[in-house]
Amino acid sequence: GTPDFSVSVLKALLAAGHEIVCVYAQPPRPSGRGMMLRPTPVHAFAEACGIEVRTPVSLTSMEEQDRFKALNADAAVVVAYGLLLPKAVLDAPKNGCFNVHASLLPRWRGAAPIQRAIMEGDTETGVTIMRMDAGLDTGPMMMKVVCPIDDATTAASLHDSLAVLGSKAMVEVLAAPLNEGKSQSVNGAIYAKKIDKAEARIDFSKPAKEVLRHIHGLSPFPGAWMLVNGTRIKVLHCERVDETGVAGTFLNSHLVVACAEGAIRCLELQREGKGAMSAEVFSRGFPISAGTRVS
RNA sequence: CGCGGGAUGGAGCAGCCCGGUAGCUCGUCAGGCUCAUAACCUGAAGGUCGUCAGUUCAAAUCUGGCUCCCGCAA
Repeated sequence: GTPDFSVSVLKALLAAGHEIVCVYAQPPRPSGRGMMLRPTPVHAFAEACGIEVRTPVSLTSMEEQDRFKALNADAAVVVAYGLLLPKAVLDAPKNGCFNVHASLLPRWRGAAPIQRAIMEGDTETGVTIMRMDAGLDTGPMMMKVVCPIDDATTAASLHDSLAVLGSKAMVEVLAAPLNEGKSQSVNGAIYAKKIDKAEARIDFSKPAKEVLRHIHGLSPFPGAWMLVNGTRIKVLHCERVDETGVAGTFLNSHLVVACAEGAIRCLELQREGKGAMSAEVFSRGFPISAGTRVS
């Protein structure tokens, strides 16, 4: 795997006493400020643990596939790797390849299951461990764990919860790796599209409950934002309040913004070029008076 | 060398263009008040203005290097 979620699973596997022969991750790419080459989270963690790390650009070449087979692994665990695995790779480990996916499959297959579940107003989601097949998140399911979503759930908090649940579940599944699993139903299969930057702007002409989901689903990355007095402001956390007014207008000096139905109060926000801060602290340095409009 | 913003008492900011007394909103502490509780009044403590060098009679302010933080873009 590649991101933080994968690190959590890797830690759990180590703690459970599994021998990790090798870790595959996305190659370091120029990223962040200054376009510096940075290793991915799993890469960095695995290296620190003294585990061999491989970062092939693709697994489609025969050489890479032979190198993988040569590991002679009992099982492969794939967590948010970001590369499609060719059949030859899937078939290489004795007991197969297992994947943790952050949704209750077949709902939210694909790239952004955590964000989409919140943004669409699901009241629960979870993690699914499946045996991998050639499709995208279509393999037979070994285990599912449910996790509730409420008005305070953000992508960040849900990510952390699911990482814990997913890690435990994966360890459990690996204890009985010969289980075939249960095939996914065709009904209810939907895909979680990647988050597009253009989606991040807050649309206050929507009902408050939808605005809240939008904000929490994108928190903290990429961050839902609005433009106030020419300054771009990300809203990372908010709550619904029972007030009404012209959509997109600040109703008072306490960061309450009217939506189509109801209003939301911003609780944690981040101004461009600044760090994230609580509403109270934010207001001290960037007061917004009642009647101000979001542009 | 992808573009850009920033570092100022404990927190958030202004001051910088146009060098010359350290300012604002809070917090803290002491006292007052009790009407309005994201209360009010009075007083106090607390800052080598990120760091190193340069220019200057004089640098938070101008110039260059460095460290750290953040927004965009990928």
